[in-house]
Amino acid sequence: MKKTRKQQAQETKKHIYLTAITLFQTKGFDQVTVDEIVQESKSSKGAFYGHFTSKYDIFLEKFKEIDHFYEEFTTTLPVNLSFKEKVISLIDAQMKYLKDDLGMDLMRSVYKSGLIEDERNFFSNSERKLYKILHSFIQKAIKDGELSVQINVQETVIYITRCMRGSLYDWLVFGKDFDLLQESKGFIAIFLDGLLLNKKN
Amino acid sequence: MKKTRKQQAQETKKHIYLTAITLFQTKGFDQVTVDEIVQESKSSKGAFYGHFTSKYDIFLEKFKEIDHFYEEFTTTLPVNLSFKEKVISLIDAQMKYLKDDLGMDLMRSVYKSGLIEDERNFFSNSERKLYKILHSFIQKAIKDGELSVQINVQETVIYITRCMRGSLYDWLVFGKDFDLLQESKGFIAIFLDGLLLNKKN
DNA sequence: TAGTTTCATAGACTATAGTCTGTATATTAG
DNA sequence: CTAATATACAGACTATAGTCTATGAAACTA
Repeated sequence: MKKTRKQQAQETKKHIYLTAITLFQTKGFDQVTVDEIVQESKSSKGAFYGHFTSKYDIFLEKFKEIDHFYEEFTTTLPVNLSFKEKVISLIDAQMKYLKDDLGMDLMRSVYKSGLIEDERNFFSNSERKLYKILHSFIQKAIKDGELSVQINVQETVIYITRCMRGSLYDWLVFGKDFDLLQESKGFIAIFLDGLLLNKKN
Repeated sequence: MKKTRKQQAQETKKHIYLTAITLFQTKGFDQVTVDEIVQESKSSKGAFYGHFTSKYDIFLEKFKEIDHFYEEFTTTLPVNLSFKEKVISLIDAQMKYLKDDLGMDLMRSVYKSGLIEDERNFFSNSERKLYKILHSFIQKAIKDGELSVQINVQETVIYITRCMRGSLYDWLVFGKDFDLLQESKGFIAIFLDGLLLNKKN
């Protein structure tokens, strides 16, 4: 069966993608050059930039796999947990995943790309699923009386994810001695205490 | 009076520095090239990299001016405030300063540079003064019984600064519609509620 | 003072992300 | 079927941060 041009293009894209991801995982994002990816995949700059808008772009694609993680997380989460327990186990699982499966180097690139102006960064796209999960946690907590009805759900989602981003940023800045799991759990625990306090007001 | 070599070098450094800062403020950090700085200041790459280790470096220098801000802040802060009030007014003043005096563009560069591996970034140096201020706030709060004696001071300092970094990072990512002052105050307020809660345990 | 060393600077060079242009082939139109 | 068009790709080219080497003058030494 003859391949159409589109099929061929898709194959090229996938081939470049897989080559790049492999190289990233072997040598670390910053150690891999576009020339190297192009050479290794026996393609060209033209092909590379035809399919991806930047070197960041290629693993933001990869990064979207995090949605699988969230998917799995929601299906395996026990039902009878309190709001605080749920958020903490989300953070626990997420940080483990980011640290062990994606790694510091890739995460550093994600956080760098977030700072590049007018880059369509993943924080404004791919975190949607995370936002949805937290949204549902919060709404359930309000219904169950764990959180005040006066709480602003959207804002609270941002705050909680900010705790995550803050801990992750610190991990990337302070390096290996920084215990990401410990730090993020300790931090969010205090924040949640503050949040839950509001139900009494 | 004849200039010594060292004096001459210092003048060159200062001249490059001032030229660069002016350019940064006019065009924004990322829009200024090293070549341009060198050309404008009528010096050379050699001179530039002799005095500064990188383009980031040159304004991390500038960034150290933030110490003046902290200095001034501590001298003008009213004495009879509660712990929470003190931290919130610190954050309020600091965010105003960062937003209005340093600007988003420069801050973005600071946060980027924090993510560059083995770069001697300002978070591990220049924030010392901020850490000290918070340290003293916390210790006073413990002495006054506002905070539990069991609290880990060092850790709490990191947590509070993490709230700042988190809010700032979000500001840089989400852009102009993000109200830095509002957001950081709302966020820290909840965190501090959680922190203060601990005194009862 | 004459020779030697150090150091600030100049600017050519390198590394690398990203752009631009040309081309060959697939696809479409008549 | 032939001509026109679109597009996937190749690779030369550009922009820019940072390195390396050479040089001349200042500072030191004897």
